[in-house]
Amino acid sequence: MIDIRQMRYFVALAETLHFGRAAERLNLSQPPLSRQIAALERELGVRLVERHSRQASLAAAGKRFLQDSRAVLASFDEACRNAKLADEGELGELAIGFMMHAAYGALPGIARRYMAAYPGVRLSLREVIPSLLPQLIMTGQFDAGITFHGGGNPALESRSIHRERLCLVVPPGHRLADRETVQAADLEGEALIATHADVAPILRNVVVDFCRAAGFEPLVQLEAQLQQTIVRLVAEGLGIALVPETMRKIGFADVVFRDLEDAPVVEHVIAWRRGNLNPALKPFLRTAGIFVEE
Amino acid sequence: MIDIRQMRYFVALAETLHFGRAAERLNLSQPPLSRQIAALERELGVRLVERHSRQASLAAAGKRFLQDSRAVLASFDEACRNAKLADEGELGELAIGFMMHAAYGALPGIARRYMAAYPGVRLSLREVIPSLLPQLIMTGQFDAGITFHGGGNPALESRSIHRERLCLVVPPGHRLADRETVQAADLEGEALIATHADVAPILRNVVVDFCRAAGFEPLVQLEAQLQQTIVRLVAEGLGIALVPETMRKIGFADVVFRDLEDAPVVEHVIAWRRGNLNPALKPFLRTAGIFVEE
DNA sequence: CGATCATGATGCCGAAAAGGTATGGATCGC
DNA sequence: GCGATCCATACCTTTTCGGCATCATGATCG
Repeated sequence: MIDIRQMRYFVALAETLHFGRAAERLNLSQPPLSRQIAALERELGVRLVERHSRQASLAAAGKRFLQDSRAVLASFDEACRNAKLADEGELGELAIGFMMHAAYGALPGIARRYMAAYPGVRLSLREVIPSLLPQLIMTGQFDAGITFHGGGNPALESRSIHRERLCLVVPPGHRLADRETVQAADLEGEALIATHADVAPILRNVVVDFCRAAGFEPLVQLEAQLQQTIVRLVAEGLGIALVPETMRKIGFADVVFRDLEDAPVVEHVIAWRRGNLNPALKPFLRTAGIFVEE
Repeated sequence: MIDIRQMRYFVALAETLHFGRAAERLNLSQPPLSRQIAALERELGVRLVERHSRQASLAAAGKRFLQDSRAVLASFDEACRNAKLADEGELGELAIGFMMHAAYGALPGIARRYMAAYPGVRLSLREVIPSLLPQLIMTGQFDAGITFHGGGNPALESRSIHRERLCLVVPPGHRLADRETVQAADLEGEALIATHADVAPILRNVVVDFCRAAGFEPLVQLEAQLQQTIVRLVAEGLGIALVPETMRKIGFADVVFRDLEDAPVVEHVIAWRRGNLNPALKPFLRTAGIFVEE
């Protein structure tokens, strides 16, 4: 069977047109080279080299084979290098899922730095609903995800990368709209608009717990998936809400944001499946400031 | 050293994810396959396959290496096939030189048929002055050429592919313009415009010999390289000329073409260097209806 | 024109590598 | 816990490869 070594021998020969010198370049003595070239020609069924007494020359088939061989050898060597690079996380694909809030938090910086440091990795970023993330990471659709503090799945490892306070959002003219700061107790009796528990349970629970700690059960009559929707509904006068401070940056009209005393805090975490074998994951975590040793 | 065989083994393994079945597909027993894969991984310095008790799976580096290996193997096999094809004249390059007259003769048909039959050969066609062709064929710049009957070079082989009569071209109103046919003797005393002997000696000689056979020496006062130029000068009234009949097809204004009795004939030949090793040459000659056995 | 040199091919031997058979060790399912 | 499955390892045989010595051939030079 023809062999990559014979190709290398042939290229050396074609470039020197001299069996002795080619053999020398290959750290080989001349007879094995002669034999390998002869074997190559026999196996191809084609004469590649014309032997003259003074020097060799390439037949037409040899010229063609030289071209092709150079290309094959280059891609062969590159394949070997690429395997190493892929193993080191320098080459490959990395799928990251993130909840919308992350786009206002740590995600952009991490993604920018990672892409600059690992240009060989095709980074795929996809926004998903927070509650879906753990499952998608477990099934391998994402190598990692940015969501609110992990879903308690033991196979998922997670590290905090960002902390965010909640703030109050009310329509203009609301009785709390002019207060410098608001306490939990001030919310009693107000109609709250909150995230649906199926979408972002953490966020929902933080709000509920905040109220309970002040001694009352919150009145949630209206639920929405997206924080933007919640703010919009507040603007329409359908209630008030506690939302992450990132909402403040977006610049909504017809609402007023107010700080909360001892405001509840939600954490953004990067979560990944323990035992994920994608070599590109660890460098990504490092870029996010997370150093796992194991 | 890593080897194309190990790549084939790896691809088989990656496609079955089972050492036993992969070995079977390779007509091999399982232990050598295990060893070769292990050797491959050791030489690459990378783990490609994760061995689990029930089945194997590919590591990230393995996935990448599988992709790359498929591409390498395909180009490797193609290189081997191409060598054979190049040797058979199905693949390569063929440089043909031709004089302008050939473009009105056999060349278009031959080129068309050849390109259709040998799409893998890059056919390069270049017009050159007839007198230069033999030299350019000898030095290898052309594999073959179409010119007037060969320059007498013993290393050049040539075969006729086309015969062409000369005809008379005169300005309208010339004393010979109305004659049904013209004889050589009628040309005596006329100012002839002829090809320069350095450009197309054969053509020039045919004209001169035609006159000498009729017993007079032609009066050549004006010489031009191209037949088109000659016809144009005839139209301008500067003389008359004998030109190949192809000129008739072009449709010049202000000239009249007349048949000659016992018209001189020039031959178009394909010429090539005996011993030209381009495998694409013989099929080209066959396409031109020339069968060399040697 | 013959001796010499250069170059590639061939014969032979030892070393390295590859494949085959038998077997071991780990894991999974019953 | 036992058999079955699957890959790794050990050991042997066969094949292949490379090195050395030598040969054949054609070019070069005195």
